[in-house]
Amino acid sequence: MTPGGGRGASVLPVPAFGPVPPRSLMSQEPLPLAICLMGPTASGKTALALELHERFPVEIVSVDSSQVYRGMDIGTAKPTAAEQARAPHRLIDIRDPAETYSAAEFRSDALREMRAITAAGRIPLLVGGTMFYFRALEFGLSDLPSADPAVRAMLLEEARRFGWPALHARLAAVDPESARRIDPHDAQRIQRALEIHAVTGQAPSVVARAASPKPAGYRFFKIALWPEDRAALHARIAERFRRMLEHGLIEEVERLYQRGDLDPRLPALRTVGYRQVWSYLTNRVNYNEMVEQSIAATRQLAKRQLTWLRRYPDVQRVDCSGVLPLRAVMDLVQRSTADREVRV
RNA sequence: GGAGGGGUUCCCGAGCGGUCAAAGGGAUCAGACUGUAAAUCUGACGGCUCUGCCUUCGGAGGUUCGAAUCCUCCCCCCUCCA
Repeated sequence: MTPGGGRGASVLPVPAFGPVPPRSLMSQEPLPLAICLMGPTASGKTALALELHERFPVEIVSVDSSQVYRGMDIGTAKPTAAEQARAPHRLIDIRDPAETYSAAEFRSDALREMRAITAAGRIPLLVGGTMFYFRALEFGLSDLPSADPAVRAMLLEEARRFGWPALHARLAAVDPESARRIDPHDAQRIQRALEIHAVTGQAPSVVARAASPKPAGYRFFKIALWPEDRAALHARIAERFRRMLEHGLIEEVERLYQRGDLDPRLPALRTVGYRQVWSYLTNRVNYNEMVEQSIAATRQLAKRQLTWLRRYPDVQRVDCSGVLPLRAVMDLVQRSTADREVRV
């Protein structure tokens, strides 16, 4: 095991994607199975999940940081009411757009749902594109303090007056290790690190190391819809966004806008599509710019998701460039359940 | 027909004799990622046999030691006057 310190060393006490800890050390019981259906936006995850739900004893848990918000349906490509009636999706519509959600909350929510599903004798099918949530779920998070709105507001004010590089310098004074890792322009991470310091009085890197993540207690079988043909994915993204507009995306965002209590800086409204339509509604961009920027933002999102996926361990890739790869995915799911009783 | 303005690397757009493969932005590609993650940030971005060479700034000539930058003609585009 390499001790931290090299360039790009992970903050995690263990390599982020290190080998899974000795599977249930002494336990005789094999870990229960959970199937992950991962993939970039517009790769066909939802359609596939619905099919799988009809063919296997699986129950769907959404792994999507945007679909948690109520009233944000069209733009997040949330399964429709009809689709949800066909196959219930857990962890959808659990927050108001004025609220926040987090990877840690997701992890505990997801584990709760998964245990309920397992207890009912079925298999959790985790479907989504929020790779950070998948990682938090499978590999855990350190026991760090949760977000503190008051502290964040203070830091924001400080940044407004002195600039983020100044806060980065302050971070360097209390925790050189974190400062080295975090870019002086990465406002979000500087804020978070200083928040941890403010709340705990300790260096973030130290706190993170002291409190190691706990295993999820599941055996994850991971399938990724992988667009071998990038151009085809891009075409699909553009087409899907145009369809969202036809289905009333602008009206949907307008309803959020009309509430009057929402701010474009809220996590919910920084979502791809919503952010751009909001700019359009407030006359910051014209219609064509809004469309072009939304589609580009979606492509960039897909690209980041693929970056996660490429280094995510033990993922089975299934090409999703053409028609829905139902057969291939079914075979994999079949295999994952067949392996169920096999002791390694 | 007359008077102006303009054509720059995928796009927008600066440059206006050398320090220019050409600012800046966008797009794209690659990467990072511990409670905002559909977020935030970083790098690359004409080609190559890569401490140098080759091709590029509408086209063709010309001036100059040297041109994206100056001159001539030509081809497009825009505005205004007819």
